[in-house]
Amino acid sequence: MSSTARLAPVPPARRLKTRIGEANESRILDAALSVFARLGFAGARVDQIAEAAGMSKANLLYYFRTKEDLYRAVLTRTLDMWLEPLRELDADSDPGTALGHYIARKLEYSRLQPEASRLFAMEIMQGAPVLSCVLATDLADLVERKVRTIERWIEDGRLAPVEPHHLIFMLWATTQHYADFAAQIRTLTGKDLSDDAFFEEARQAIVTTILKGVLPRG
Amino acid sequence: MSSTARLAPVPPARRLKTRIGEANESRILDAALSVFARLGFAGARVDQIAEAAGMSKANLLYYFRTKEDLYRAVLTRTLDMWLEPLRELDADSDPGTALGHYIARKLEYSRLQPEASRLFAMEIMQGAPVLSCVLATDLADLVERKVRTIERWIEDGRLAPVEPHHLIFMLWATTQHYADFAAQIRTLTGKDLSDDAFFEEARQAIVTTILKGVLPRG
DNA sequence: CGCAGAATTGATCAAATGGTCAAGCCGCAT
DNA sequence: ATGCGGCTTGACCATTTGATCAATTCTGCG
Repeated sequence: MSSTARLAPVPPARRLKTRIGEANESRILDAALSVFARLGFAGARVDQIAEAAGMSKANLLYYFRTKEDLYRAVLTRTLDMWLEPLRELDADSDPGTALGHYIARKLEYSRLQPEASRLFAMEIMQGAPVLSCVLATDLADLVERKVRTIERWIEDGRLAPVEPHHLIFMLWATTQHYADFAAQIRTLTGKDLSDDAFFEEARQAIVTTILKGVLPRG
Repeated sequence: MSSTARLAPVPPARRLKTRIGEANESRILDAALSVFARLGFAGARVDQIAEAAGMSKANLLYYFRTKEDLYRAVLTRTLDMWLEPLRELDADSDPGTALGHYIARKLEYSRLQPEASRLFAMEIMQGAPVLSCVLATDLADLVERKVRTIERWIEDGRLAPVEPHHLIFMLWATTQHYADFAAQIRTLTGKDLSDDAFFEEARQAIVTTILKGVLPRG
C-alpha cells in the first residue's frame, strides 16, 4: 500500500447502522481524545469519558466493546491527522517555501489539535505499544519518500547538507513542542498558540532560524 | 531563593537512619523512574516497582507512604538533573560556543537519562499536576535569567534577533526529542542515541542548523 | 399502527490494586 | 551477647473500575 493512502478506517468492530449511532460514535471519540490526552490510557476512566460524551458508561461500551478498542480508534484517527502535513510536503516547490509551509502547517496543527498531539506523544513515549506496527509501515513509507525529497534538494544544491532524518526530527520537535509542552510554555510566557500574536512569533522564530540554518549561503 | 540553588531535597517524609535504608531508597527511586517512565503514574503498579527494586510491596510502602509520594520524589530528583545544563549556560562565553555546549549537554542527558526525560515530559503533558508550582518558581527564575543573557547577546550584535523564549524552546525541543520519541526514531532509523555515530550525527545536525540560524552573518 | 432491531441504562460482578497491620527478622551500638 | 529500633513481609481489607446483562425505551420502516 502506498504511503499516500489514508490509514485503514479503524476496524469498525461494530457496523454503524443509524445516523444516531454515527453521531454517538463521533461524540465518544471526541470525549475520549480529551480525556485520554489529559490522563493517559491507564489514568482515564471509562465512565469519565462516557460522562464527557453525555451518555452512560454502559452505552459507551455498546459502541466500543473495550477501553482498549476505544483507545485504538482514537489513536488511529489521530495519527491520520498527524500525518497529513507531511503528505503535503511538496518535492517540486522551492525548498524554502515548502519547509516554511510545512512548519506553518505543523504549528497550526499544534494550535488546533493540541490534545491529539499530546495523545500521540504519550503513546510514542510509552514505546508505541499500539501504534508501533502502523509507524513501521505507513509512517516509515512516508518518511522514506520525504527523505528522498530532501536528499534531492541537497544534491541540487538547493539545501545545505543535513542528514534528512535529523532535519525532519527537528521540524517535528520544534513545532510539536508548543502543543506537547503547552503547560510549561504557559508557565514561562503566560501565553500559548491560541494567542495569535504568540503563534506568529513562534512561527517566525522557527521558520527564520531553521531556514537560515538549512538554506544555502546565508 | 536564587535560581542557582538546588531544589529542596525531597521532603524526607521519613528520616533515613541506616545505610541500608539509604540504599533501599535509592534502589526504589531508580526502579520507580523506570516503571513510571514506561507506564505513567496511573499505569504503574506499586508491586511492579517493588519487584523491580527487589523487595516486597509492603516494604516499599515503608519507605514511601504512598504511590504519589514516591512519584513526587522521583519527579523532583528528575527536574533537578533536567535543570543542570541550563544552569551551566554561560553568559560570558561566546554565544556560539555556549549554545553549542548547551546542545551537547542536553543531548547527552537525552542519551544517559532517556527515562527521566520521558517521565518529565509526561508530567508536563498532563498539565504538570505535581511540578507546576516548582516550574513557576525555580524554572521560571532560571529561564528569566537566561532570557536576559540571550537578550544581551542580541543587543551586542553577537546573536541574530530571536525572541529568547522561542530559542530556548527550540533547544529543548530538538534535544529532548531524541529521548522522548526514541521509539519513533528507532522505528524510522533503526538507531538511537546510544549509538555513538548516531549521537554525533544528531548533535552535528542540530548544532550546525541552529547555530547557523541564530549566529549573525552566515 | 406494529414490530424488528437499535439504543440506553441501572444493577451487578469480578479482578485489580493501593494501602494497612501484626508479627517476626536483623543490624548495630553498647 | 543482647536488646533496641529500624527493616521486612505475608495476609488482609476497601475501593476502584472495566465489563456484562437483562430489561426497557426509542426509531424507522413496511
